[in-house]
Amino acid sequence: MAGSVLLPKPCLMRLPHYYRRLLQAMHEGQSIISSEELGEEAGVPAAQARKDLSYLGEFGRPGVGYDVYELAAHLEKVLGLNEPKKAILIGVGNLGRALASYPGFARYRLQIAAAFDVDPSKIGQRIGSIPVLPLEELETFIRQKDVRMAILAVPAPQAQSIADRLSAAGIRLIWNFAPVSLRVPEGVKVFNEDLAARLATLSFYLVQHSS
Amino acid sequence: MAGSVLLPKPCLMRLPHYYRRLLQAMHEGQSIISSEELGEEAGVPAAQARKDLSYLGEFGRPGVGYDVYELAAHLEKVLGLNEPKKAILIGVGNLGRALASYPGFARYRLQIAAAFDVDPSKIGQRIGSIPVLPLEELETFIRQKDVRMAILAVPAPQAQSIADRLSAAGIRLIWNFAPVSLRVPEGVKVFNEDLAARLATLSFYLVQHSS
DNA sequence: TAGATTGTTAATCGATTAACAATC
DNA sequence: TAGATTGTTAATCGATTAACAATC
Repeated sequence: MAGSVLLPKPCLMRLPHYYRRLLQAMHEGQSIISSEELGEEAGVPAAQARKDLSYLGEFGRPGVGYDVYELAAHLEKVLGLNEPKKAILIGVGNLGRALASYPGFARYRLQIAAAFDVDPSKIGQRIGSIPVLPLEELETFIRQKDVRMAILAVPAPQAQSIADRLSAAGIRLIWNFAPVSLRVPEGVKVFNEDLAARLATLSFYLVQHSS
Repeated sequence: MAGSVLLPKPCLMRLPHYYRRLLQAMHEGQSIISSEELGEEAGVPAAQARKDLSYLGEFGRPGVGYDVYELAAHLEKVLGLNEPKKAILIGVGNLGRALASYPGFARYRLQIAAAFDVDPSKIGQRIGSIPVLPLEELETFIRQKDVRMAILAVPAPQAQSIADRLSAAGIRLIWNFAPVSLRVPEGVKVFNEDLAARLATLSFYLVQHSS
């Protein structure tokens, strides 16, 4: 294992926000930052920010604050933001296309090596520099390029069968945008970005607060 | 207030998954379902599913299970899935376009009344049936159509100033896809769909489990 | 030194889970 | 009746927050 830092999940979710605040501080030429300022960005009290950062080691100086560059560098290391991360994209619909060209991804060194689709009219196209390959080549590609991560943006009915193929071919992490719960074997991690489910919870708040 | 059901947030997040399982049950002609089956879909134990549902009232029959149709109907009501939900979309880039044509939204009765952009070449276009209007007309449109919800899919640097305008014009709920923390006045709720931040946490797991 | 801010402990809060009487 | 499954209580677990000695 690389760096066996074990973090509470809510803490991990906040680290990118602290990091973003650090980038802003750098941009503004600020070299020291307080837990108060970091917490504000993540929407938590200063004590929470300090506790979160304390999981990573001791970086702050009492009475002073945190060194912006030092902390940013450490967060980059812990989150692996500087490591190139190879991934493939499955499903070149509207959402798949949008993800393939999402500018935020390259900044964190996500490299989408190829996209896959069943539609013959899409095969051979390029989205930016990403080639669209036929779904039949999925397994070969994964094995040859040793890809560990897949972004799944196919329609719900196809998602499970593709997830099966991905798992069997050696994918360890599936970022799933299809509105379904996937079953995957031990050792494969699924992260769901379920926009339909999210909409349903938004709906609750909308209806709740209306008249 | 409409239906003042107060729910723990994690519970609310699971309700759409229970609902989805109920739809599947209907599709398969199953008329009774157990907390075990519902929990499985959401990835939680049966006891959790029962506890979640108990916040909504008593729907199950001991020794039998839950009536699929009755429970589905109640979840629809609580989540407001049958209420039409008017929204506007701001930002007609790749992601905005994908959201405008996302098929899962219409199913939960989200109606995107209009999209807005600054780019003159986009104005006057239609995405499906959704017209693209100039950003100048934002406030007028919101007030005239009494829109409460906005989907924000503009580049990060523009997000805060648009959020200010949305809040001032009467928007109560912002579904924010820009990778920034928005500051909004009391009474406006923001839900973040921060793909860049999410990628950073995925990155953590990838690096963690590699070699 | 006086003022500021950290790292950490202990108290609080809230969600999850196990267990079981009540019910079909 | 015997077997199944609910609704709910109580125990457990984990995260958040307050408070403060230690440090600059």
